[in-house]
Amino acid sequence: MLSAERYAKILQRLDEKKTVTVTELSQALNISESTIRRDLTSLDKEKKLKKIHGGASAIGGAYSVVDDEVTLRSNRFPEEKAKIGHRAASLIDNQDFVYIDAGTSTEAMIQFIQAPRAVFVTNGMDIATKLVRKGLRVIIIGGEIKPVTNAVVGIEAINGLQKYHFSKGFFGTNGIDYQAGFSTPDPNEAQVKREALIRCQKAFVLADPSKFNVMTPVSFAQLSEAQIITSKLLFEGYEKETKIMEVDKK
Amino acid sequence: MLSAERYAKILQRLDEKKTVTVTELSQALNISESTIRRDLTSLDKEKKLKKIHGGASAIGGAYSVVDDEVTLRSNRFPEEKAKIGHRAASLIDNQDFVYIDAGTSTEAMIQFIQAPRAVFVTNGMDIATKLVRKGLRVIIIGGEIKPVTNAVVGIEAINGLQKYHFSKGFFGTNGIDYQAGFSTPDPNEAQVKREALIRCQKAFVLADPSKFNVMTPVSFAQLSEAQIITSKLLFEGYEKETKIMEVDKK
DNA sequence: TCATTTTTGATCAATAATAAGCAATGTTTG
DNA sequence: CAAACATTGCTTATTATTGATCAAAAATGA
Repeated sequence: MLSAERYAKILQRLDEKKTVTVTELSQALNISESTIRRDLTSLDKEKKLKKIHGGASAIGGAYSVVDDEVTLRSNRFPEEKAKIGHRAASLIDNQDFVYIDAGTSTEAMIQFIQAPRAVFVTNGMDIATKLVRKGLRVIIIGGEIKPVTNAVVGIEAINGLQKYHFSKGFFGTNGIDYQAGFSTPDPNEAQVKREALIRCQKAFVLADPSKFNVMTPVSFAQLSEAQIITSKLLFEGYEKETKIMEVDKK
Repeated sequence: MLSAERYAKILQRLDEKKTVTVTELSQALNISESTIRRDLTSLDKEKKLKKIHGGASAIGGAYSVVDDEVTLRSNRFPEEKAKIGHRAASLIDNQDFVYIDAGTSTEAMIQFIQAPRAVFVTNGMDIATKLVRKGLRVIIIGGEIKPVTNAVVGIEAINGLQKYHFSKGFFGTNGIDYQAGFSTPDPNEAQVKREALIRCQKAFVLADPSKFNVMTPVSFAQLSEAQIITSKLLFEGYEKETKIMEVDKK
């Protein structure tokens, strides 16, 4: 196995798990511990990771700073989000021109994306950064950055979206409700979501079960306008309005 | 088989697989390993790939360990950059509408910015993130993200810039030269720089002393179009062409 | 604290990969 | 057309990488 391959695999593992052990890597890659240690030493020298006794830990930098903020928000139902993200990511293939909405639900998709030739558009700074780090082609929507979420919103973002036509789009939401449809608290964000959503041939909303039967101030789409990807459907009736994928089912 | 043909096939393979072995290429292209090695050596010299023991790895992309360019570059003259950045940041006040070009020189400004009411526009993802974290109002230019530098470049970025008129703009450069003026290696980046620069009432170029008397492929401005902020002016004559601030002076 | 266990880095032999030299073949140029 | 030049593949001496071994260092826990 080429050294670069090993480096990549080590870093990828580290990116997902934040720490790795020498033993674990040695077994996972079928490589002697000596070599793993040498690799870790090299990567440490290149500041790609921090070597610690027994293994290595992911390094700080802008990346982890971003992650701290995100971690706070995304710690609600992380396993749910990962499962939902995995399913959502599996829908993307190399021919797609994909919109990914800012947010932690959609962010959970990224690690699972397996379509190196797809092109991505997003209004999420963190999402854009992660996609780029994965080696994918990424276009960021221009406009003012909303502090807490690092999402690009506002009139410029909306204008910037108008030229695009996405084959698939993935969205987060704060509430799903029979009457209100999909909704979020921030009018600016809602507008951007709507503008992007109507430009998608297929739109998917990623939502953990806590989002159902919740209404927030501004609607950005009706239920029929997007399919829902969730882990487990706890309430009845939604499946009459739109297609729902339950990850836990079956 | 023509060498250019082989180069193309090798690079294509690399683009898809991120790493290739000499053996694999030799078999796939029906070419001796010697020739493959020679090809890899050439392509490595042209920075099209990174030669490693046993094969080659793609530059940039996911977990490539080849992006030392940026890491190394930002570590070059960090004190110089900080001093220059400090001086540059002191020029910004609350009334300003500021453009900050992507790059490590300009990134060094951010920590010193003392104008909470100024509004910032940038094409640098990392710069945007840092500015937001400082609590400032930030607008990101939309467009495709260039992997290694995380800068937004391309036609969309240029279009996105056209509506703005900045009171001040801060730029990085790869070379400063009497004839070539300010220049950088990447044509796309140069275009974006130029488009932004001509929209600034006052434009400043941040440059450590190593940048002087250096010419790189694409010019984005003449010396007279921007003031230079540097730590110590080692060459004479430049002060006739434009205003120069020397941080170390006095 | 000290003894036990785990991890580490250095060393080494085996293996794999490389660069350099060289002859044969193919390609330009006058 | 022939001479000069470049490219290719083969051989070989040199070099780099690997995994195993083991003493030293670090972590663990009583």
